[in-house]
Amino acid sequence: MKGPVAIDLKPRLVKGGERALGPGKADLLDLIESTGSISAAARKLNMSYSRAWALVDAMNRAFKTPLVEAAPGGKAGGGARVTETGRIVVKRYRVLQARLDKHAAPFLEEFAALLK
Amino acid sequence: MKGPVAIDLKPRLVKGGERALGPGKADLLDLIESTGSISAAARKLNMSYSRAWALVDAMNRAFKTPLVEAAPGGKAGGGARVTETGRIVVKRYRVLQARLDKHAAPFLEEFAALLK
DNA sequence: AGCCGTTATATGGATATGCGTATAACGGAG
DNA sequence: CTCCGTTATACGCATATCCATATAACGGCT
Repeated sequence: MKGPVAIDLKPRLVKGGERALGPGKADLLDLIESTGSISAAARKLNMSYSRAWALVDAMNRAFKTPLVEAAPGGKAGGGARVTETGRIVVKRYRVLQARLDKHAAPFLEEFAALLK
Repeated sequence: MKGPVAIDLKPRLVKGGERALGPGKADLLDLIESTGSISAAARKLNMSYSRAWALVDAMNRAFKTPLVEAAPGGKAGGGARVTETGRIVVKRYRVLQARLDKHAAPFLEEFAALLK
């Protein structure tokens, strides 16, 4: 009789109280890279463009080198690309996520046995 | 230069969408154990009693065995005690926290070098 | 020049979260 | 039997968060 049990790990990189990187921003970066635009990525995430833009802005302000470069106008109305730094940051964040998940797994089983 | 940088790890045990255990609940359990009451623990955490009680209730509903047993009335007006299961759960949660922190540390340094 | 989809930005409103407050019940102590 | 501090619970309000919407600027295409 136990529902879905999980250990929710959402590692967030924070700099001076500001959230520089987290699971939502990492997903957004992946989709910006594959779609080539902030708005297309936002649509795929069922996220408002204004929120997506705010996340991109927060990342770019937090890091020395911007993770996303965007420009309006042009053949497709504009677009955005993930920089080399952005790709590296996402890749390392995914490794961190995987590593933490791996180490949390045994605890999950342990706790699950105690839950209803 | 760079403000305080950290990787925020708040492992949350979730059961069917409900949050069964997290950093706040763990701290609350510790203080209930040392103070012997929910309200005293809430005061030390600058938390409203109603919130503290809601957290305790959520924990007790999520686990097979209650983590806190409380009763009104009595010499001190009432009180609460952490059960053996509760003590075990907190202890293991602390171990989980420490382990995750340890594995996240190298990533923290790595990311910090890229932040403003 | 006009069209188009995107970037960039501001603003008001819905929704959730947590708090303060109020109230009742409880049971040992004086 | 009254007093006291706590447990247990409900309700309205403040606050934060997020979203939908609106608007302007941009630049390659046709």
